Amino acid sequence: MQGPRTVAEQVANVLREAIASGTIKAGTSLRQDELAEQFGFSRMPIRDALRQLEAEGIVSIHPTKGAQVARMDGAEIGEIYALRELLECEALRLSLPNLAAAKLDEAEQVLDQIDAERNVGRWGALNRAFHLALYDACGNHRLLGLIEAHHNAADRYVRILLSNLDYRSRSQTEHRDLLAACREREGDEATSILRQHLREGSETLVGAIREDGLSRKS
Amino acid sequence: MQGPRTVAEQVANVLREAIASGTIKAGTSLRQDELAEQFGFSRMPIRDALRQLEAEGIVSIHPTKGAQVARMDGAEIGEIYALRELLECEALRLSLPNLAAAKLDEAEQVLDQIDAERNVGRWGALNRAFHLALYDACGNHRLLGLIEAHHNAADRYVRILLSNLDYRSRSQTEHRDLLAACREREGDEATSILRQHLREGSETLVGAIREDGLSRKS
DNA sequence: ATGTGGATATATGTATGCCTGTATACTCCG
DNA sequence: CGGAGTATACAGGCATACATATATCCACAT
Repeated sequence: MQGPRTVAEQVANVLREAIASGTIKAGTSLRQDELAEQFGFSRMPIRDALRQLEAEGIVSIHPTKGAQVARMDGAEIGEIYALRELLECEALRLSLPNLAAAKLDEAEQVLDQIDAERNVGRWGALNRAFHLALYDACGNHRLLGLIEAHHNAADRYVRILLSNLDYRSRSQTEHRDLLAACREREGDEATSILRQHLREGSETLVGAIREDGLSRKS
Repeated sequence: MQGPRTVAEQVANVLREAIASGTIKAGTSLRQDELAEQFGFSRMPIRDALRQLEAEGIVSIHPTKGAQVARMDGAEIGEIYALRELLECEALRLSLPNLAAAKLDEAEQVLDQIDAERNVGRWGALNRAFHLALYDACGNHRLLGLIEAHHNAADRYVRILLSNLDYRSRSQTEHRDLLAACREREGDEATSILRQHLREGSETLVGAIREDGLSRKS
C-alpha cells in the first residue's frame, strides 16, 4: 500500500487523528500560520488539508474567522447516528448474502483485538474496521465511503462512550451477537441487532454530551 | 442571500454548472494553468475549487495527473441511484408528517415551471428544487446535504434522460402523483411512488449510457 | 527493428509575500 | 458614563515564484 504521496494528505491524516483522539479539542481555532510552523511546512498544504477536513465535516471554516474543529451538539450527533443507522443497515443487508466467511473471521479477529487493546485511542479505528468488514460485500463503493466518512466525523465523540466501561462491554456483547447472526446469515436478525446497537450508542452519547456540557454555544 | 464571497467558490460554481450542462464533457482534463488563464485568476483559487468539486464527487484528482471530470459508468450511476433511493425515501418519510402545506404549494409551482421551461439546462435545478422541497421538513440537515450532493454528482447524466421526451412526460406524471400522495399524507404510497420514480430513472439512464457508449474505459 | 534507458518538457505540489476584510480596542463626543 | 466611530492589528485569500515527479520522446544498443 502506498502511503500519502502529498504533504497535504499527511497533514490531513495527522490532524484527523489528533482531532479524533481528542488531542485537539472541539472548538479549537486552527490557525494556518500556527499549524504551518508546527508541521514545518508552508500554509498551502495546511490549507489543502483543512479544506479536505472541512469536506469530511470534521472542521468548519468560517470566512475570515478561520477553521475550527467542528463542535457538535446533541442534535448533530443524533443526525449522524440516524444516518449511520440508515446507511449501515442497508449496507449490511446488501452485503450479508455475498459476504465471504473469511471476512467474518477477519471481523472476529478485530473483536478480539478490541478486547485486548488497552489504548483507547485505537478503539475507534478497530470499531470502524469491524463494522466495515461486515459491509465489505455490499457492492456499493459510495455507500461504504459515506459510512466511513460518518465514522470519521463522529470518532472523537464515540470515545466519550469508552469512559463508560459498562457501555464498552455491552457494545462488545452486541458486536458478538451481530457477528453470530451474520454467520447464520440471519439478515433480518443481524440488521435488527445493528439498529439497536446504534440506537444505544446514540442515546448514550447524546446523554453524555448533554450532561458533560460538551456543547457550549459558540 | 449573499453570493459566493470567495473567488474559489465562484469558480467552483461556474465549473459545476459547466460540467452539469455538458459544456465540459466527461473525462476532460482540467489543467490548473489553463483554467487560471481562462478565469483570469491565479492557480490557487482554481486549486481550491477543484478540491471542492472533488469532495462533491464531480471531478477526480490523481496526484501529478491532474483533475479530470469524473467519468461515470453504468455501475457508478446505479450506485448513486441506489443511494438516492435510500436517502430520499427516508427523507420523505421523515418530512411528510411535518411538511407545511405551503411547501407543497411551492413544490407544485416548481412542477409548473418545469412544464413551462424550454431550456433543458435549467431542468436539473428545478428537478432538484422539487425533490428538496418535499424533504424540507425531514429535520436532518446532513441528510439533505447528502441528497443535494448526489443530485449534483449525477446532474449532467440526468440530462441524458431529457433527450427522451417520453421519459420527461412520464417523469412529470410521477412527480404529480407523488405530490398528490403527499397532499393526502399517504406516507407509504408517496414513498412507493418515489422509489418507483427513481428506479425508472436509474434503468433508463443506465440503458442510455450503455448504448450511447458514454462510458469509455479510461 | 525493437526495446530500453535517459533526458526534457509539462503540470502539479509547495513556498513566500502582499493585500484585503473583519474584529477589536481605544478615543472622542453626546 | 455610555455609545459610536475610527484606527490598528491579525488572519486568511490570492498572486507569484520555485521544486519535483511523471510522462513522453528520442537515441542508442542489442
